[in-house]
Amino acid sequence: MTAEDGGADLAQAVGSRVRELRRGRGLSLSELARQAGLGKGTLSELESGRRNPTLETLYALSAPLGVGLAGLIAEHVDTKAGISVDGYGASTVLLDVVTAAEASTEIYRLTILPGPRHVSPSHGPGVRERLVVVTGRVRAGRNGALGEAGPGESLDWASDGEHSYESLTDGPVVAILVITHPV
Amino acid sequence: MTAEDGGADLAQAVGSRVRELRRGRGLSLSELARQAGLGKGTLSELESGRRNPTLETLYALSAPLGVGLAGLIAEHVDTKAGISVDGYGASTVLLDVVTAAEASTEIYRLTILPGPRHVSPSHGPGVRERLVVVTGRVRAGRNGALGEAGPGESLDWASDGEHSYESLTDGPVVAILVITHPV
DNA sequence: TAGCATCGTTCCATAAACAGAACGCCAGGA
DNA sequence: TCCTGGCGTTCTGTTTATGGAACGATGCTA
Repeated sequence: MTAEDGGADLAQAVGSRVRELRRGRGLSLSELARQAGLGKGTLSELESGRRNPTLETLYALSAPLGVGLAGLIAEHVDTKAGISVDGYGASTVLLDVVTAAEASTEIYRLTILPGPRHVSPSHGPGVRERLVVVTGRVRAGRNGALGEAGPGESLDWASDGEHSYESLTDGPVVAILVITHPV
Repeated sequence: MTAEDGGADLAQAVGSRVRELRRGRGLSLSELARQAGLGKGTLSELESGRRNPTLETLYALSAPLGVGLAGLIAEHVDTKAGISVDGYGASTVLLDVVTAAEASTEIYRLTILPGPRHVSPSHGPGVRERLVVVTGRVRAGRNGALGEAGPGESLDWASDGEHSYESLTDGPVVAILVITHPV
């Protein structure tokens, strides 16, 4: 079944991530198992992707590895979990929606691969976007009034006109996109 | 709150988070179980905190709920960020974590109720925060260099010193907080 | 060389997470 | 009133994640 395929991939990915973090900390498998209060066998099979760990097991590992629980799984959130808008070279994952009296706001994680710029049509009157760059460098905004931003910086524009996004770096750009629609 | 986080508490927190997301989407328990390919009993006990779900189970839920896996781990309350330490009047929900070579970034939804300002201690060298306001008006930043922002606007500051957040409106302020930690 | 510690893997018995069925509850319709 | 259908919880048998005990491999010391 598809769920099991995805699960197997996921277990593999999380296992690799744990192994990578452990080695990065210079810990042996036995030592990490001891610190986390897990059996060595459990950790061995988890790291090699042959286990489907429980929440409790992951939590036990997060403390000695010095990362948050989300840090153990944060890499795999993208492919199926969210709504991919574009597909080739860019993807968006819906993180949150905030609804208030006067406006509704959607929060996305936007990933842009190097390549041609991505053009988005008008979103209607009153809609605004703000982009906070997490990694990489991006050129984005309304066509004719593009701006650039690097990690930690942000851009904003009214999106009632055609606008675009473009990676300026070799690697992927990750950014947080906040879109506000008036009600 | 929930700083000590026994495993049981964690299951409780994740269960509540799932239930909250499900209700927010207007889904019945049976319907979500069907979409996720899980048994109703599994989901019922998971939501009430009586299960210690596996990674695969959490993953199966993340897609129909439209959030990433990290979005289900709302546990981040808040040992290291310290934002909601006072508990009354402010809360943070972890939306996403992005890990890159040079930095790790966490995305939160921050809600601040009207009242006294919320003070957060230093987060260590190199840590930066950026706040994008969604609703309401906020005064925030490093103490001594506070800024103000309304819907769609943003503020940023280095958080290697005491900083604070304060609602300037009658209603709650909702904002997106992006915290970058160098590695 | 032998002796010993530590490494990561594999095997086993137990506890528990799972799917699905059975259950009681509450609504709306005939 | 009795159905019928959906809801969420509880129960039951099966599957599987777990801790711990083997195991062989490797490295270090005498």
